[in-house]
Amino acid sequence: MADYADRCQCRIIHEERVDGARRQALAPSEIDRVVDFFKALADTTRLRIILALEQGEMCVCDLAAFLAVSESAVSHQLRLLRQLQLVTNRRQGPVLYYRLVDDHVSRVAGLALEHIRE
Amino acid sequence: MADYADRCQCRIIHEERVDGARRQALAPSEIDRVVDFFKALADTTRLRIILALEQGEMCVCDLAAFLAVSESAVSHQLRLLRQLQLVTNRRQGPVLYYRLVDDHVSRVAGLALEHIRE
DNA sequence: GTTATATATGAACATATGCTCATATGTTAA
DNA sequence: TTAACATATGAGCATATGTTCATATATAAC
Repeated sequence: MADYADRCQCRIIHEERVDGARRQALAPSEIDRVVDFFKALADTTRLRIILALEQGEMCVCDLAAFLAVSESAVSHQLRLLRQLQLVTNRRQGPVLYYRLVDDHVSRVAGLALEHIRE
Repeated sequence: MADYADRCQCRIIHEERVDGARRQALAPSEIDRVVDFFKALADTTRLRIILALEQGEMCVCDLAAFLAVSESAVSHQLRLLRQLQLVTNRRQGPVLYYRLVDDHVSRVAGLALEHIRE
């Protein structure tokens, strides 16, 4: 006889755990922002852009050559990363040099790499 | 006159940067695994599951109640998280209690939260 | 002005993804 | 064995996402 008989009709087996999770839960708006942050990293093209920019700034053309994808595709992804404040750019003539805004993304990527390598 | 005239016909403006990025680049298989890791966190349901499990183990039924989604949806997402070795479970009678495998995910989520809050 | 370069952007399209629903599996009680 | 409970899983469907293509914008050279 197991001790799972304290379930209620709505099938919540451990109400105190559910309540605890609810109390500790982040606000929906924060959840959304964290999800968007991870979405930015959850794509091969964007992750490679971010890892490449850890070495220093690069222009769209450089990134397209490195990634072996079209400049249009790179530009679309850079816009997304810009909107999420992960990268920024500076203009030098017609060329836009992109760089990481800070090292948060790098640190997160480093932890992730550590995880998958262990 | 700007100094961006060193481009070649294949439109690689800074070949040394592209080569540098290539040398530092991770293996494609590692990129894929890191992307999959971030994909796991890049969904509201899964992220909330992970954050909830930081408080302690919960069964499918608990999680469904907390998340206010169907148990089937939770089960599908837990399978994905299991396959990525982010969560594991123990059986007690018919009930499966899920928990985080280690604290890597929590640390990554913590950093992400720090980032979006700054 | 015109032309070329570098990048941005909108629309369209194909694929990926997350949910639902139905059904299957595994465990326990009667 | 039969029934009930807890969870898992496959198929189908609607939405999300990433790329391509065409076009627009911005800067510089002429």
